[in-house]
This record gives sequence, structure tokens and C-alpha cells, in this order.
Amino acid sequence: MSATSDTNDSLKEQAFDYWRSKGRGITAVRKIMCDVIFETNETFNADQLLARVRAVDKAVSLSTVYRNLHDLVEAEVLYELEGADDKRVFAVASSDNNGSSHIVCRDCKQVIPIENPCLSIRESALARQKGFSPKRISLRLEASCDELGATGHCKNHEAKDKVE
Amino acid sequence: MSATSDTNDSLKEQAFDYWRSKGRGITAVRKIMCDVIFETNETFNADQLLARVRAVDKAVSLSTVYRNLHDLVEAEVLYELEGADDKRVFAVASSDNNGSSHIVCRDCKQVIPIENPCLSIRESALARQKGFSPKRISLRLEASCDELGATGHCKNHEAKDKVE
DNA sequence: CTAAATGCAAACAGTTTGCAGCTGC
DNA sequence: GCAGCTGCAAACTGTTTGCATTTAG
Repeated sequence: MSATSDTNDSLKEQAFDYWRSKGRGITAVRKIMCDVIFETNETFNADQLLARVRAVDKAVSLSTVYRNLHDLVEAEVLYELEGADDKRVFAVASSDNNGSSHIVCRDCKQVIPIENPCLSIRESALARQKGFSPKRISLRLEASCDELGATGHCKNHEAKDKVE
Repeated sequence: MSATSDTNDSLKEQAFDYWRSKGRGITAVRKIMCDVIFETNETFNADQLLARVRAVDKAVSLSTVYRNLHDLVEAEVLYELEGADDKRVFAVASSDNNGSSHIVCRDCKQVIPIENPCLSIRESALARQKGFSPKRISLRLEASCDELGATGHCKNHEAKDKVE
């Protein structure tokens, strides 16, 4: 609720720098994508992102969204969670979800990043011991939504419904 | 290297019981599937399993493999990891990988279960605090294969190559 | 004998790609 | 003006499903 736009503006800049550094342009679609992506810290999948992008420009295509999403992951401003079901889920690589830990709700299928999950070094040591160099550690917590269970709906579930 | 067949025989029995309890039969294909699945503790995907099954009976089809895989997950003798890339990865629900933690090798893409990852209660508490009831917690550790890096190949990579 | 299991092929969903036209620099 | 970005449609991949045939009990 505080350093939101600061953090995300710098991520946007990081994205633009990435494209510039590759001698590639900052196009209208890319600007829109970065705007809608970095205006919240919510996780999203390609469809959801397309919907938000199309709220700004109706003409944007899904393939372009995928192509740029690919770049943003490479630029390390987004990372990909192997998320809910079959669709790819992306998350903003901001500081308050320090990389890669998240709750996956079994009911509403929403993916909620966990802040500071205190992931221990223990598992990394275990991996090293097995002959692997750890690159990224992530925690996935499947859970049920209490709110949805109790009241029959929850904000995340509603958020999903509003798409389309 | 010790209690291998004991553990896995009981899982096989558990699978058969599941089918029996549903008034469904123990067919040839199901027997073969259970044999090849429970003879090791390796993770696998549908293709790999099909290959191993077809080593016994050439005629088995991929759809049948998927159908029975579905049952085995429901019977809780297998669980599913959101694994390497796009394919579904399954693991035997044996005691030495206590549910759901694994290393994913970036190089050879193999998925290696981690024993006793000591996953803390902390994250579960965090989830509860956010209004979720934790159901399953899993740790995913992306890593590079030291062996592959050093020697240019590793046993897991070879294991992959031998498929077809 | 009958319900259930199977193999095949076709359907599906999400993602990727080839290509012709459009656009930013 | 030209490289590169885009939209479209078609291709692709992993998984699921419908249906006719076979099989287990």
C-alpha cells in the first residue's frame, strides 16, 4: 500500500532497458502491457492479461501478448509459476514476493504470492549434496479458500468472474 | 536400496484395492502399469511411462495410460508434480519422498524427489493467517546439474535419451 | 452375458510460428 | 527506409473424449 508505483516503475524501466539493450523498440503494445502488468502485483495468465490489455487497445492479439511475455520473463521482471491448472501463470518479480512462493487456491484457482516465505537454506544444501547447483527455490502451497467455503464466494473468485 | 519392493508392493495393492472398491477390474494393462511404475521410485511423464509399458505390451495406447494414471492419482499411490516444462510429471507416493518436494534440473529436465525436506509449518501458518486452509505444501528447487556441467552428460540426461 | 476397459482417431486448449502488412526510429 | 513488431490463421503439443470392439468376471 506504499511503495507500489515506485517499485513497479523501476521494473517497467528494467523491461524497457532490456528491449533497448537488445536493439529492440518500445512499442505501443509493450507500453500498454507494462502499464497493466505493473499497476498491480497480482498474478495473471495470458488470457487475463490480454483482457486487461484490450481494455486499452481492442486490437492487440494473443500471440503478441505471448511474445512479449516471453521477453519479460527473460528480462526478469516477471517470473512464471507453474500455477493452478494447465495455464501458465505469471507474477511480477517485485520485492514483496521475493521470487517464487505462492498459495494456489483449490477453490477459486487464484494464485497468491507469499511474502518472505523464509525458505530455508536446508533444501539448497540438500540439493548441492546431490550434485546440483540450486538456481531458484519456490514453495507451492495448495489451500482451500476459507472465505469461499464459508460464504460461497470470495474476492478472488469474483475477480476471476469479471474476466470476459 | 533396501525396503524398495516391500513399500511398492503395498502401493500396488493399494491401487488394486482402489479399483476393486469401485467395483472395477484389475486388467492386464493395469497390472503392467503398476509393475513398471512401482518397480522404481523415479518420476515420469506419460510418454516415458507408455514406453516402459510398451516394452511389456506393444499394443497399449496412450489414452489408456492417461486414464489409469488419473485413477492412480485418485487412489493416492501417485501424485502429480507440476514439473519440468509443459508435460505432467508423476511421482510414486512412497515414504522417502514425503509428498511433494523435488529438484527440477534445468539442464536435463529430470525431476528428482527430495526426501524429508523439512518443510516448515511457518508457511502454513502464513496461509492460515491469510484465510486459507493449507492442503498440500510442495517445494520446487530449480537447479543445474553439476555433473552435466562438468562432464557434458549425466545419468538422468542419458536416461532421457534412451527413450525412443 | 454384461459392464467395463481398451485402441483408435478425432476433439480440445493453450501456446507457438510463418507470413504479409504496418510502424517506430 | 528498413528492421522489427504486429495480427491473423494455421500448426503444434499434451491431454481428453466418443465410439466400436474386445475382454474380464
